[in-house]
Amino acid sequence: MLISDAIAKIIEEMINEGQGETEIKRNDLAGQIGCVPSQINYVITSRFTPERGYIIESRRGGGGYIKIIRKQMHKDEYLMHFLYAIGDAVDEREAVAFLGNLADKEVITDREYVLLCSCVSNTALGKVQSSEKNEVRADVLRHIILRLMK
Amino acid sequence: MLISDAIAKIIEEMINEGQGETEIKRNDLAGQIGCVPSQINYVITSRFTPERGYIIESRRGGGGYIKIIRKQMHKDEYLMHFLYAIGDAVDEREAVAFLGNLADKEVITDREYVLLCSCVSNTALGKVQSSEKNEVRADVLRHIILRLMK
DNA sequence: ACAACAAAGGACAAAGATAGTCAAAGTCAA
DNA sequence: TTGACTTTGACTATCTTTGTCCTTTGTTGT
Repeated sequence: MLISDAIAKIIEEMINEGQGETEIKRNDLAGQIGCVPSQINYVITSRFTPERGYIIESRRGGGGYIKIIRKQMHKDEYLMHFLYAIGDAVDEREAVAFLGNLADKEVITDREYVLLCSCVSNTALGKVQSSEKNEVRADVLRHIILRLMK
Repeated sequence: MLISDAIAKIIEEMINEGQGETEIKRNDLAGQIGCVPSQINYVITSRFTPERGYIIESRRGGGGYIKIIRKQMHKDEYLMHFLYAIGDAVDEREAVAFLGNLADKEVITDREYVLLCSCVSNTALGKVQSSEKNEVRADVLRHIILRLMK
């Protein structure tokens, strides 16, 4: 079996034991498993992605950690629908439409709607290279939806 | 637990007991806790920052002290304060601290806090060129604040 | 008053402890 | 063979801990 799959399995078990979230020490885990520390990053970025419903938090330095949180995917069909509907790239008009839909269905409040619209507006993302702007917007929307699924 | 976190917790309790402010003797506190005095400075500069709404005053010499005051401002003052405080670039930690402060002061709800945090997270902005990531984040924060001021 | 000394706190740098990034090299299946 | 995925490791970034030296302020003896 691939080392990466073994690591993923270990992390999954830890998440299960921890009721949907776990905190690891990268170097310790790598030591136990017998791999280089950066392989932990590889496993996380290739398997515990936002697209698959995971949120990652981390800190460096003394007392550093990596926290992996799994969102319950079964919870809200409507959000799942959106999650899958978001493609690689979303322009401002589509993003506003997405968010407007969420507001119409009362998944978000009107206030949240205007705040989030301003987060994904062309002016807010003005400094992002134009070729990447729509991809960044798609990523941001995915993060929003994952958070709403919590 | 990290020593720095323990120190921060102690100081927070002292601030709560003191109705929003407290005065510490650096050497005494360090002695009680069992750390070097300069670690108190480290905790203050890393956790009780202006971005998080604290003001620090101090005096050296005999009878010296460090005073930590938790600012309480009204909504508009806060927003203006933040608008000016946001520089050209803001890293993820600073952004979370900013938003956390808005949540603490009930300028935004807890739910808005987590949603907005996810909008400015490093992973959500993952595709932004890293040299520009913090500038984009600053722009997004400014947009959020301008929205809140309307 | 003044000089010397004592009693704080401040600044900063070095070392330690973690995690992140990125690119080169390896593997394997289509 | 090629292209996607995996494995490694060197280098980088960030956060914490500790210590040394510096500056400011208070006190005391003359």
